[in-house]
Amino acid sequence: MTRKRRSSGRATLDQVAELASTSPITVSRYFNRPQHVSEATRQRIAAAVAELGYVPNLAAGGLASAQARVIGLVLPSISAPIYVDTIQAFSDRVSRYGYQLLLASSEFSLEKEEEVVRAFLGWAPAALVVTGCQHTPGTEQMLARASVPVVEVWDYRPDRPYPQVGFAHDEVSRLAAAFLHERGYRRIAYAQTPIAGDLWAALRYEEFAACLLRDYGLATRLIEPGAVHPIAAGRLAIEEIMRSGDIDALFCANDNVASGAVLAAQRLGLRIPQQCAVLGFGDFPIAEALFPSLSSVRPPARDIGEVAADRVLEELGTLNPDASTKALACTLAPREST
Amino acid sequence: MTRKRRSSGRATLDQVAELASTSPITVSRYFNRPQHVSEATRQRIAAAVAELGYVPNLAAGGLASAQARVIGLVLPSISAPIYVDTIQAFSDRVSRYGYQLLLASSEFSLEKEEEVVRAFLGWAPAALVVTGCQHTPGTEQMLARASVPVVEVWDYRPDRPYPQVGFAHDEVSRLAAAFLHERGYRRIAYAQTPIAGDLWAALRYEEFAACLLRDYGLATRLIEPGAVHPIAAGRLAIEEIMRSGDIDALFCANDNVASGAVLAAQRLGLRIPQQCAVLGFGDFPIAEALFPSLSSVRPPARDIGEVAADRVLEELGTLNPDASTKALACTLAPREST
DNA sequence: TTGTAGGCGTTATCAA
DNA sequence: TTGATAACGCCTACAA
Repeated sequence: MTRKRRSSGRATLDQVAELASTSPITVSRYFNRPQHVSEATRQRIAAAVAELGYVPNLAAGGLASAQARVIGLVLPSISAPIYVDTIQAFSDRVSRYGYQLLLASSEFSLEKEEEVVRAFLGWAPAALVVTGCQHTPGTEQMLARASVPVVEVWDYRPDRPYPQVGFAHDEVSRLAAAFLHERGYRRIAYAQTPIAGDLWAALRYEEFAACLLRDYGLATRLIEPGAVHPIAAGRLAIEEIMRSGDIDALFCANDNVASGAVLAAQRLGLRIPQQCAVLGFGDFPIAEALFPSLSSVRPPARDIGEVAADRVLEELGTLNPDASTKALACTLAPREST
Repeated sequence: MTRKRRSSGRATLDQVAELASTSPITVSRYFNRPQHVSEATRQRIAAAVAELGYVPNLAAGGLASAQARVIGLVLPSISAPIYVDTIQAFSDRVSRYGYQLLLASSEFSLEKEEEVVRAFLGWAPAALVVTGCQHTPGTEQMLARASVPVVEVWDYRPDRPYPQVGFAHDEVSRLAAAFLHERGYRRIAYAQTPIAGDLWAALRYEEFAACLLRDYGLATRLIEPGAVHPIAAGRLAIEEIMRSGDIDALFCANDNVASGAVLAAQRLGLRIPQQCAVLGFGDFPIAEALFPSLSSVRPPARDIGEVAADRVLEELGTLNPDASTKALACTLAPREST
């Protein structure tokens, strides 16, 4: 068999067609609209496909149809527990409609996000889902010119050109502030995450402090443990609280920080919540298991994945528009630590 | 401007070439071998690219060159802490050589793995990295016929046709058994993970029990908490141990299970390690923070990612062969829980 | 239900 | 250093 110089060595539609004694286009139909192929032909094709181990070349297919059935999803981190449900829900939903998921992490960096968006656009995806409303000018330009549907997730702001599926992060802070105040805590601190690119955590702090001052007349102490692991940051926060002795509640940037705080408190003999309450953000699986169990603000992670998938499918014409664009809601899961 | 019906609406090489008053092939060179393009031409092209917001279509490029610069990586889970370092290291390394990472999770299911491998092969990747040596016959056939380099990670067995980058899971069990025995524990249990597809955990149990019996004359109690979250499984294991009262050390399928055990012990008043030692597998970030801190067997997660990337790049001719194919080593991180 | 012709956006090849 | 030409593998449009 003489193989052409540039070929990849894989079976092609033509080879399948030849083996099945039919034409390439019929084999193409066999994959895309099997109903339009007669039963007898179908069986011959199926046999040929199996014999050759044929796998359709999606790049060629996408190129020819100017419509690759892939959707890019860019999140700040693919391993952080907080995004796992979103990925799962989104993936489940779009794959049901025949779309594949291209997944990438921006590592909490807007520059890295730009890289990743460029890489994704190179694959001519059917749609692109990015995280949040803050991007580099380069990213903004690419998104604007991409001529594919774009959806922004995990945030909700009024002034954006793209559909948004998320919640208002300042609402989280008001929820947390009201909750802690209502429980009687008055000397409150916020433990920042050491992840420099977590802009939302910074935003949550600002609104948390503003809200406590505006609505309850309370000052907020900011604890910034510097660049260490989030769990270690929680420990450092507890150490600082024990040193100063004037804090009775700690709101943490996320549940990793909060877990570190709870565990360190235990190790160092600070009683939670009697001496200091701890409230987290994210409601990670560990929250419930901790001792004492961790109270946390739970973001609608799974809903974000599902609704974002629906929005995308609507934009692609696969689903009928629902048009109920509104912010999703966070809830508070009170447990032993407050 | 009359746009052809089938075009995707994005800027193309031709448009860039026209705007830069040159030919498409020169623009192609500008991206792939800039040295072969004169400075003046380069500047004109750069301006045109910027003006049009041109992003190269990688699918078309891959099709034309029969070599997409993508590498597929399939892991059992992309969110499990245990694989995070591998992903990171692998991604860093291959992206340095201009390869993109296509990431997917098999969800600990061989069937799902087959799906994912098929999807990846559809993109004509330059190489494929899969997890472990166990695959469905369908997957095996695809891999064999893919005519792209295949590397298997996170396991190490002698009889496979592909390069392997990992460690022997039975070695983990011998390490754990020797460690616990040496510390004087004699009534030992193994807490299974509730993840049905985690075949390695089952393998580790078998060799653990075999080794304890063969080398130390000890029976092993298997605790199987059924289908719940791993952390809850750890709690159930502790409850069973407290009920029976005849176990002095617990080896867990992974650190999630072990964390659940440590936290539950604390809540229920079982002193660790005095009344029962706990040993985990994976050395997740939480291990060090727990109270008492968790002893764990640490797999070479980061090394696996790096070495796998090197193997792949060698197979692709990008890196000179090193040929030092041998198993990587796990180490034991002893902490307070044993 | 099946087939023909042509094109999707890029790169390899060869020539200038 | 630059360019013309012909693939790459598949799908749309149209015809039979």
